[in-house]
Amino acid sequence: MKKISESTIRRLSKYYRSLEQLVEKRTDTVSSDQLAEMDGITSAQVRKDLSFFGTFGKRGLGYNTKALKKQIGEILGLVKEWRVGIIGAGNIGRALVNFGEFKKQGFKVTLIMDSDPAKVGERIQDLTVESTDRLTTLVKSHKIEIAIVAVPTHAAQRVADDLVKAGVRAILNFAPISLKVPPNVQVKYENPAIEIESLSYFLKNS
Amino acid sequence: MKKISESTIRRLSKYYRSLEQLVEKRTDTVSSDQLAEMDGITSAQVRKDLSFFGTFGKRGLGYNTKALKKQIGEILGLVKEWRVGIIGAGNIGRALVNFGEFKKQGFKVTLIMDSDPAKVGERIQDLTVESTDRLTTLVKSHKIEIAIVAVPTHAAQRVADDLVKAGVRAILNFAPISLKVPPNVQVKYENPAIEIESLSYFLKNS
DNA sequence: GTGTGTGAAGGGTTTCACAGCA
DNA sequence: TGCTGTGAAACCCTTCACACAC
Repeated sequence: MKKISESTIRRLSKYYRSLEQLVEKRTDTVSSDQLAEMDGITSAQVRKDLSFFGTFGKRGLGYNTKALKKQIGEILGLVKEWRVGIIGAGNIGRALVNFGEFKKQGFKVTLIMDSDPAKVGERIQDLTVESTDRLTTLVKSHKIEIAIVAVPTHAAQRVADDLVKAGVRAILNFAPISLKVPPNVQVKYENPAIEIESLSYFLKNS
Repeated sequence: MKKISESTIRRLSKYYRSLEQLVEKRTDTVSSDQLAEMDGITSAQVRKDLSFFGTFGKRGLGYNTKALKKQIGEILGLVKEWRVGIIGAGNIGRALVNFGEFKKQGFKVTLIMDSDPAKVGERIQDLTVESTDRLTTLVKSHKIEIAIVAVPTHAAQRVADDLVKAGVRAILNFAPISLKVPPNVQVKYENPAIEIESLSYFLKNS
């Protein structure tokens, strides 16, 4: 398989969400122009992105919304249910247990852990907060495939190491620090501070 | 001023955080190599990014951590206190009111609003949830400079329109939809679903 | 010797523009 | 006619490699 760029994958996620909206609105067909408009990019970009994976459209017509949504879902691997574990039961961890966008796409949170004894045992939705002392065991027994790191900066690398030891190969990290992991493990970052600082840069320079 | 790329700005944010750690550890000097290692990139990239804004290092020596942190802070506009308003008092909105990374860098949340009458009047930290009916008035009177949109998808564009009307020129959007705003308004996106889907793509293709 | 600052080269992504099919 | 699919061109960003300053 050809090497697909990170940005193409991220845009596919956006197309997927736009198509979801169109399907809900009972729109059967969409052109690359409309899709581009919805996502704030160019139509050539949309067509090029899709062309890496096949030919999904009809010339002169556009794309069938339902069919394209399904195809992109398959490309992104949204057809199976992924087992997700959250480490850190603070504000962010809690908010994510109940995050609608995860549920809707089949990301199922089955485990939440914290190192604070005061939090262990607490209930969040239908989950009970477990102690991180048992991280390796529980991550394995729950067959966690994607782990979300939502712990303070100083603890993040240690948690990541433990997750790797437990066999996790995909990590979504909310701690503001770059994680060192083996090359076969993938890490993605989510850090509102970076985004807000780039807004601050923009405001300052205009 | 030269056109600086988005990715350079995002990396400056990361350098800033790494320098913060070094300063806390009482490390006086850092090389582009070390900084690169901390952030998982190359040293040439670090030097090139910094070179757009001036010459901050000493050849043969490296950079003074405190001085460089201060300079990057100035570049990013982190020297003043920014007034931030949050629209949407759900899980995400609540989590952000008390987000340490924002506070530490001088992003001060002074307003939180929701359209749900049941939530209006509730207290979150030292703030009271206000009704979005009064959005324009309150955003203006609070002199909000950066707005955070944390409302459901269907309401996001309407909220954005109101924010623009109220004079806001920087928006951090957590709703999974692309916002249409005039060219003088900057929008940044934060969407964990996109990151987790790119992890899902990675797991599926390996 | 060490590590920065930077033109030049290289690589990758986006945009252009048009042939081709519905 | 309308809109896709796609090579080629344009553009942008990253990496190289080395002169130069400490």
